[in-house]
Amino acid sequence: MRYSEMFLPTGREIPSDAEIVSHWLMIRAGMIRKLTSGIYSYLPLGFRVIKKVEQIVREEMNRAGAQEVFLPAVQPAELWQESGRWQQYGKELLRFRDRQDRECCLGPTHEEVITDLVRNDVKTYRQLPRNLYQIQTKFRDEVRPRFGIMRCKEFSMKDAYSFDVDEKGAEISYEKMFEAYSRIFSRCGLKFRAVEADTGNIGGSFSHEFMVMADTGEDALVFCSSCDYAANVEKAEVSMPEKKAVDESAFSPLEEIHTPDVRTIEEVCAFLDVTPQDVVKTLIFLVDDSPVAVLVRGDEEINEAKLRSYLGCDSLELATDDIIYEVTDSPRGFAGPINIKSRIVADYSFVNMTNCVVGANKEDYHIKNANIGRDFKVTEFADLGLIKETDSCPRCESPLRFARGIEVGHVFKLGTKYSKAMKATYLDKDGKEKYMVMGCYGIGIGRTAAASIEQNYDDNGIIWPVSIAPFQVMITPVNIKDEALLTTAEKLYQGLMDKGIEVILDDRDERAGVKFNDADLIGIPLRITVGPKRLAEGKVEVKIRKSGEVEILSVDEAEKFIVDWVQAELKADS
RNA sequence: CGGGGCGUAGCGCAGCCUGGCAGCGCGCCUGCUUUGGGAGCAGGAUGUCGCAGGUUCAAAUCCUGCCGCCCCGACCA
Repeated sequence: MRYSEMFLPTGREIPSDAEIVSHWLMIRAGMIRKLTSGIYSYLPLGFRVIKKVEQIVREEMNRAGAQEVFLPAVQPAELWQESGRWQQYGKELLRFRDRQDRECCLGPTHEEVITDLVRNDVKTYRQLPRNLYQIQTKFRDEVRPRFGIMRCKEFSMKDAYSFDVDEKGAEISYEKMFEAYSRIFSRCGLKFRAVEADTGNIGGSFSHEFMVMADTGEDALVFCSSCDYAANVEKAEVSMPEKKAVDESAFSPLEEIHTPDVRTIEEVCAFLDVTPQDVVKTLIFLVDDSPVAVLVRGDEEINEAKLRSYLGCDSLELATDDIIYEVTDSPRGFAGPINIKSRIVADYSFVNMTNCVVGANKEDYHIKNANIGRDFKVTEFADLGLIKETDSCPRCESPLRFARGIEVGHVFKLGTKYSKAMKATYLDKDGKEKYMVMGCYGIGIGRTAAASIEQNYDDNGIIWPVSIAPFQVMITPVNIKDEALLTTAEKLYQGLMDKGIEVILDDRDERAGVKFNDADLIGIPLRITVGPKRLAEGKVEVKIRKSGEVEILSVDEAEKFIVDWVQAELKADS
């Protein structure tokens, strides 16, 4: 490719709304442009990177035995009603009607479509297992898109779906995908870790997220310092604290206190001169249409993902004021466990609390010295909070470490969630009808590219790993009006292309400094500088972007050096 | 959805408070010089001042409504 012919608008200045490095560099490097909030165009340079990532994904999926398909982006409501997600998915699912007034949606993920496809054409255990994947545009109507293509509404995703005869088979499919994902992200030159994760909207029993380590990541991760436990903090288990023996003689008498207009934990603490650790926070949730009171120590937060999975519910939201009134006979701010008219679930943080402050279920009143057993009963204790620095590893009790990461891939064991809802069955050897056991596996293509930038850049710009670089080499004749330089550059250009190297020739009539800066900015791994001083000795310079090392070589040596270097780099990551 | 900010040339911004010629830097075009880390000089082009309405002799500027974008939170994978 000749730079002079390429649509590659690089820039010195960038829109001030770019918050993270990858976003600002992708804009400056002429890779992407925003059309509207959360929706981006890829320019030629950006699209070359996307295609590189896709190609690695294809090769590894195919190697793992998956087959590529291409499913529709527009999907009928009926399928989503069948799985139950038409109701459940919420506003993130972009819905619309076609001219026949039929309800449709733009696919945010494709479990319904693939399950429909497979149930119609797979009838016997002889046709299983199968793993089908596609690379396709997904649409999720994000509440707040941000960070460029990192969290956007329209994005390209690789999604794969496995169908097995039983759990054992599904486990093997899952492991194959886990292995393939590890290879994919290694080949993309990323430092990553797989962590246990919540299954969220997709559902299923178990999942791992592949996290690219980066301080700008949206996810908080926790790792054990000695065993290999690693989890998203949303999922990370907190061990049940040891229950201390209850000494009823230490219970102080109940005390009802007039606390006018004192509602929040901070207000209660200030008013009663206690710490948040002394106060019980009572949150009323509406869980599949019935209220549930959740107790947590005042300094802790409820992790809704954990609560959702503990309760095994379809819908979960904080209760409205009417519901709170029904359950507590009082307005918001005075709920407590004593005589509350709902099911009670308590977080582990509550286990050893004594003489605590609770709402009185009476407007403008709180109660001091409330004690479990004497004043109210709690039968359900669960892990509903967020893991903290002071907690220890749930597997081995060792100290924990925290880090941030970018979720680039997610693998799920779905079980029979979709096959049951949508009746995807097969006949086994004994002629018995059984549900297929499914798994699903996603990779954010654009996000993977952006994550690579978050890990590989310097003050001058992007530093692509060779495997996903838009070009492997850039040739920079320092002055194209000097015929000898241009001739040599052209010769190298042809020679390298003949050897299968991806080359961009900077044949623009620009000063050397401009060309060097653009080469660094767009992050091409190798740059050949063709300049008058070296050429007088028959030599050119090859500069390695990531290390800054320079080799002075003849044209033939340079070609060989480059071919070898590129091969070695590609091998190193695979 | 709540809170905050912004919207003026392709990009980054000033001007708005206190109404009165539409500005600056970068980029772009032409010419000359220059040519190994974002060149210099000279000349030039480019605006629905987000949209609509109102106040006024006069609105980028004041008022009202709407739209868009960004940040924080809520929500959501």
